[in-house]
Amino acid sequence: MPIVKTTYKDQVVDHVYQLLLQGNLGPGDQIKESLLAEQMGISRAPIREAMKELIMNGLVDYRPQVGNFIPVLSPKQIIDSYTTRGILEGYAVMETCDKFSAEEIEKLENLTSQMESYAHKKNQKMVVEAGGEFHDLLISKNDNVQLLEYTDRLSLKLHILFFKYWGKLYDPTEIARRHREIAESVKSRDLNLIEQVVRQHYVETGSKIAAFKE
Amino acid sequence: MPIVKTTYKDQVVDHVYQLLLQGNLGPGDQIKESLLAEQMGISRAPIREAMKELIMNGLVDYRPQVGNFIPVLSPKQIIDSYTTRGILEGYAVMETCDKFSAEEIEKLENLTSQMESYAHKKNQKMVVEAGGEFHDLLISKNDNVQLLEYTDRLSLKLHILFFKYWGKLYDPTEIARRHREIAESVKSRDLNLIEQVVRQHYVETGSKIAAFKE
DNA sequence: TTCTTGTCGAATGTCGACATTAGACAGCGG
DNA sequence: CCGCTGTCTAATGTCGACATTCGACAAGAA
Repeated sequence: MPIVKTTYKDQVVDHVYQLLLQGNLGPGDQIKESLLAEQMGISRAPIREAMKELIMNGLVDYRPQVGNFIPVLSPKQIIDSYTTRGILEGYAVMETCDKFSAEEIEKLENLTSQMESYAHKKNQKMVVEAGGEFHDLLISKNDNVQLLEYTDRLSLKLHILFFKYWGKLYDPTEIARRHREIAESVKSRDLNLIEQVVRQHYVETGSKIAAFKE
Repeated sequence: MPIVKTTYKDQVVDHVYQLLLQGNLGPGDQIKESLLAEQMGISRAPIREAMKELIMNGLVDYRPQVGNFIPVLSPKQIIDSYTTRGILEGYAVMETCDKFSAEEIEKLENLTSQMESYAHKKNQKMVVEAGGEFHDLLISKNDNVQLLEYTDRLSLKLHILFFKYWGKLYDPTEIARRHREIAESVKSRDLNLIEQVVRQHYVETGSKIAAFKE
């Protein structure tokens, strides 16, 4: 039984994640330190520590002397974020494409089929899970710590802020096409193609989500 | 006369930057909150706020329950950071290359000549200044806020951590060649070439600095 | 010797109170 | 009616003290 040490700060971070995922906290809302501290039965100090971590991950906007707010992203900012993720992950996959075995590429194709199948059944939870596995396998070969730091942050930020929109953009045909394109590009070992396809994937995803917010 | 508002936190951040640039604080050193607070005549609270900002920018490593340390980057980590900067800036320049006027490209070429000239005279300060202007002009056309957030952070981090090594890697011939390559790639409007050249520039810079640290 | 264990110092983690400031709003004057 | 100004409130900014924990080192046992 692992002994888990958890500081108040980490509990606060998790708590805010939950509030965001459950929709009890949304874009534009202010996180009031005193209120949150009272609700959690702790002082403001660990709240402030947690805010900094959330700011770091892009999940909170900080306005000096005013407060901490859940960011309201404009359509352009949404597209910018997804585009940047595409730039980083496109490179990550391209650089390591020759490290993928035939079995792993087959695994990517299987996951794509799974996603398509789950999307048909409107099983959003499983689509997300398979998609996550697809994504994790794709960048698992890269060991550029700086690159991974940024992709992890972006991944978390986009996941938590736009989780609720995913159900609306799961057209089974398109989701299958886009992921199959990525898997095939890796199979081809065509460096330029890989970067182009991964980038395009994220630009399209970002555009779709941005369209819902207008 | 502009009224500048400055909180203690910002003063602490600036103070730490100065310590780093002056060499009074170096890799592996611990920043002790109490000591720094006493030296600056303030309490630990704003110090802690400042630490979070420095951590965000990669200038401080945080170890829970232990302390804040100036990071000790391995050669691989140095190369990773520069590589990532190349990925982001290469894309930024590539995407906006058709926004550069003939005059601006000429400006890039002039700055390259200036850098070469200053490097010959061993005027490091002016080399850095011209290099900064070159760099700023290069990415000034891009307006992807997420991309710029990351390039700014990386730029700041690498500047402050490796400032002291720059004097050692200013071979006038090479510095001129690399920057001229970038300027010419922009002139050519060849998208693939631009990304490749910018990436290569940063990989080479990172490798050189990493070599000094071994 | 080498490993374990206990103690201790110093650093961060947390607390509650006070200081300061941004933003709202009412009242005044044009 | 419109804009300015002063006041008020609620939030963050800062403080000093106490609680907790990591890491080092010395003492003891195998």
